[in-house]
Amino acid sequence: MIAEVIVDIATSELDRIFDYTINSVPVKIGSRVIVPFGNRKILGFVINIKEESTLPNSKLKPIIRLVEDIPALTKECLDLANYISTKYHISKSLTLRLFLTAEMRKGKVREKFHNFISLNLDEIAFNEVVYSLKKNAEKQKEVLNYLKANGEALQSELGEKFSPSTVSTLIKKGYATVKKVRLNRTPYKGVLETKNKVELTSEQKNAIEIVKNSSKPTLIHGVTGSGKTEIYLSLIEECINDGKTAIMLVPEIALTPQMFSRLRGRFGNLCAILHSGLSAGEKFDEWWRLRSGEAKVAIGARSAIFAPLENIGVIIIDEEHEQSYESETSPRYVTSELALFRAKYNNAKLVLGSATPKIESYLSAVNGEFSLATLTGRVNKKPMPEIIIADMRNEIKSGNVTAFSKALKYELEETLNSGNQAIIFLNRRGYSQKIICRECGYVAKCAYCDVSLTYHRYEDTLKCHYCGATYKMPSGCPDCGSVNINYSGTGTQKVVEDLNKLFPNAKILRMDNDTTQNKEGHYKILKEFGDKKADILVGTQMIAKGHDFPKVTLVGILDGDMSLYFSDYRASERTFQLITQVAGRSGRADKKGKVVLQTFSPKNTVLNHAIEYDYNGFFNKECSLRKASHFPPFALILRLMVESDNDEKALETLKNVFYKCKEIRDENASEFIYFNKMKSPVKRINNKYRYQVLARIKTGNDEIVDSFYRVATEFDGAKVRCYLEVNPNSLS
DNA sequence: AGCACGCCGACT
DNA sequence: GTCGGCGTGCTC
Repeated sequence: MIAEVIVDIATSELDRIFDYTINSVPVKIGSRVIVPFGNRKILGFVINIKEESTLPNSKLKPIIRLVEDIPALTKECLDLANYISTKYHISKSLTLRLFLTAEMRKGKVREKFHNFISLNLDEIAFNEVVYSLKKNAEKQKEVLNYLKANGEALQSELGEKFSPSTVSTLIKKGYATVKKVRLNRTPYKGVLETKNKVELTSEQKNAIEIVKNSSKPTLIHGVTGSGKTEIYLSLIEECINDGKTAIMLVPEIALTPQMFSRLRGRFGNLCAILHSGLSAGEKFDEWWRLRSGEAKVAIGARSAIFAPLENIGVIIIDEEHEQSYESETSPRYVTSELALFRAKYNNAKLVLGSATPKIESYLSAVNGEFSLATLTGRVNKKPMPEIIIADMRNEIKSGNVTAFSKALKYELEETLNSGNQAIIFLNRRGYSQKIICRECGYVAKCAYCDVSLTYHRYEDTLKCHYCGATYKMPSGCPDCGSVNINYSGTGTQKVVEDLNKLFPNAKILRMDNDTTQNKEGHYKILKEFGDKKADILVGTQMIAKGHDFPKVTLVGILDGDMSLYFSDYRASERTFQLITQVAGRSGRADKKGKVVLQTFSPKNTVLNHAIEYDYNGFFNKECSLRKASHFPPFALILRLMVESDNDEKALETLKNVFYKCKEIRDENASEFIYFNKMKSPVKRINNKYRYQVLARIKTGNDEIVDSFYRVATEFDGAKVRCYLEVNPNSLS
């Protein structure tokens, strides 16, 4: 028999099938195997087994051994890998890697075992042995008596009580036996299991019925606090009762413990958590618990879509509008597309949930490609918080140049006086966004990227938010020596500083990328704030998501229109989502919430739709705009990137790439809305010069997309990187 | 990706 | 004379 093997090396030249003879190794489809390759031994995946090879037998080598007895990959995994590989033009080995934990690939993690020791002697033999033991073997007798009294004991405990060598002597003599028991390393042992099975509202019940009766994916559009999670839990519960499994995706690692505690409260050890924050051992064990069928619910960030589950009943994507569901580095994939594949494969339900669905998703619902369930009421029957607009133009006119409007200051005072908490949102970390010399106009820039540096006061450094490089803050302008430096663009650090001056008695916490570097950073800050150890939480994006703080009655949005002016067709959508999300943090429990939205454009329609919580109004407006201007979902953006640390080589490749793309364009001229080559908006990141071919084409032209992918693959090399992005989230 | 084979420069 | 530079080619 012959096994078709994909070798675990990610190069395009090796992205093909290699045949091996099987001999006596019990290989199955999906098995991981060690194979001879050239003069080394490497990992491979068996993707098929056949009778004969087209190659002469003399060319074939035998498989050396299996990595594990149970095939790590199921048939579905192989099919999905194949789908990803053809759809996104990614090498087979890279797609197969997605299904395993990184540590499994290196072969470093193993199962962890506990050794249980028990007596291997019956009553008579026991007495004989004890009698025959020499006088000086007192310890051995003690251990034997202990085992007789206690049945069995952990080897490690026994070794501590007596001595490890005594125990091993007894094992060697055959008086005691070792039983290996698989130990599961369980992550988040400390996370509380919240048990809360509540009576569902009629809207929730209705949503569940829609999901169950639909053969299409279902979009659940429910305002914040409408109880979407409870719907997810009910759907998962029904799956488990039917003997099926479930995948639950959440946008960010920071959210996983919260959702996980609710799942575990409901389903106990039947759920397993998958995410990069776990230790290698924990990841390995959780993975195998899913693979072996011991666990039936997988929860995690986007990569949990690769969970090794069989017989899936439901796949849930919570906060489906989140960007984090699209991977921004290779291998690039769209999670919902993979979810749809798995849902079809398993005949499972696919559920997308959001308070502010993606335009694409809602359009699918309107078109009838998705079913739609709408939740308009909040579970606690409370109205949505009132949003007050603060016109920052008037503030400046009246001489207020601080980052806080009069209205926000007033509301903050009220909140603090009544013993409640406030959240201040600003989507910009650091102290000031830019430092400019007032004398000569010098702007501090990163040595490796074409961007200006952000000043961080606490560390007194300049940081590059693209590559992470840090620089010492110069004492004067490096160009002219002037100490007259202008700090422009307020960041979270400066906000905290200003708030400290305004409210000296308030305890203020900051949460952004800088304060959450270590693994539990998010959790710690959120817990501290949740336990009311602080009065104000200042933060970026990450405070906007899913956290429930009952004592928060005020949310301040400092720069409500900042993201509106990004040259990105999704700017309006992002702004609407962000405002709705941040506003939802206010007044969750029995308290009425308020939101102060500061802006320089109070008449902007996006902001006004957000204030009215009018998703449909926003959707209709945005849809007609995108249709008229030919942007997704009514068009497709193709961005072919060319990157190299060598500027000339990058430019040369760009020319060749452009020439090839132009051929495609000329053959399909009527399908193109836009086509050009240019420098990328950020010309250099991490010392890589960046160029791009940018195209916008009509939808439904998969062949053109494929041709662009082929051009990218053709020119992609070690010195000059070349890759395609379809509808990229960021155009920097 | 790795590793071998292979063909030209500066060294004990 | 040899050690070693990294260019090209192959891996079932």
